[in-house]
Amino acid sequence: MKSYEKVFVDFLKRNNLKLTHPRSIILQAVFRNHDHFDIETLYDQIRVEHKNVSRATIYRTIPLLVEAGLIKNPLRQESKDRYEYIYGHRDHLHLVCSKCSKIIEAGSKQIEKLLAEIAQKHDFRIEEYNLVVSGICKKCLNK
Amino acid sequence: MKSYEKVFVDFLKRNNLKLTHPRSIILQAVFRNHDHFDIETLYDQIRVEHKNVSRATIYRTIPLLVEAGLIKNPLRQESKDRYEYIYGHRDHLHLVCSKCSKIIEAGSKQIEKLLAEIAQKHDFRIEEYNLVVSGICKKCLNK
DNA sequence: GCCTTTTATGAGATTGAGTCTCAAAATCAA
DNA sequence: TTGATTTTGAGACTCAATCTCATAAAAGGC
Repeated sequence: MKSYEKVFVDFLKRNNLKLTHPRSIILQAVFRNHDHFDIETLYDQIRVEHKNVSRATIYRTIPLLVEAGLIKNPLRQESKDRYEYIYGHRDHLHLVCSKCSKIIEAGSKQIEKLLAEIAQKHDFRIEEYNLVVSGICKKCLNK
Repeated sequence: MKSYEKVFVDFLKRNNLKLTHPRSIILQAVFRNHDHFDIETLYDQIRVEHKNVSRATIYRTIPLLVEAGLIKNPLRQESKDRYEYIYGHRDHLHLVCSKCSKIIEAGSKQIEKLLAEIAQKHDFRIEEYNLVVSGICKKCLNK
């Protein structure tokens, strides 16, 4: 069993939820998308091999994966929520190109440190952060 | 004429757009919300005094205000886009309480500086940034 | 294995924020 | 005032996301 599977199974057990076939299929599909994905695309991917998994179940399972700490919802593009695989990844920020929609990921310990300081100033306990910077990427700048 | 009105009027002229009654009404309503607002709430506020301004016109005018640099769309809460008045305000980051939905604003020149450095490293030209930090606010921590 | 209770599922209906359509109305330069 | 052009209101429409509910699958006890 892969380690992300263990995380999910443990999460389910802890919450008295059942490990069902659709949930396994969805978990595998999500982890085939190692970068960002939206649910409609995920739905289409799953449908290729598993015509009997419903849209409702996918939408019901995604919040479980978020709660289990395996994925998170970092941003919204083209009227769709976009998720990303975070298990084993450090938090990072996204540079989103407003021309070509490309997403560049960049980590920064310095940012984290700064945020921690700011939060402390406001007696705020950080749970997670989404740093989204919009602009123009190198490629589009050169066009 | 208030300075934000001048900004909008100039913007319209520059783009060969007309200053219409509905656009004025919407501008005034937006600037009565000095903090964050969503469009449905704005719609209700406008409707109290101006029953003939349509939802479509509000949705059509908001992007103009964004383009004019008067407001921006900093985050999404409860499946709704939330906007804020930025004319005359510095960029800042948002601390959003995941319990009570309260939004604390915090400025940070240091963050801006860091982002500029990171962007340069990736040959990325920043147009704008939204720094959203989720967590628990002071009040909710003490409950 | 086989019940039995509980939880999860699929299919399709529903919601609701946001967009689009188009005939009618308002704007503004001449 | 006129008339080309843009904008508007009302409601239809879109589509991601949620809900409903009868049926099905899971897991623990026998």
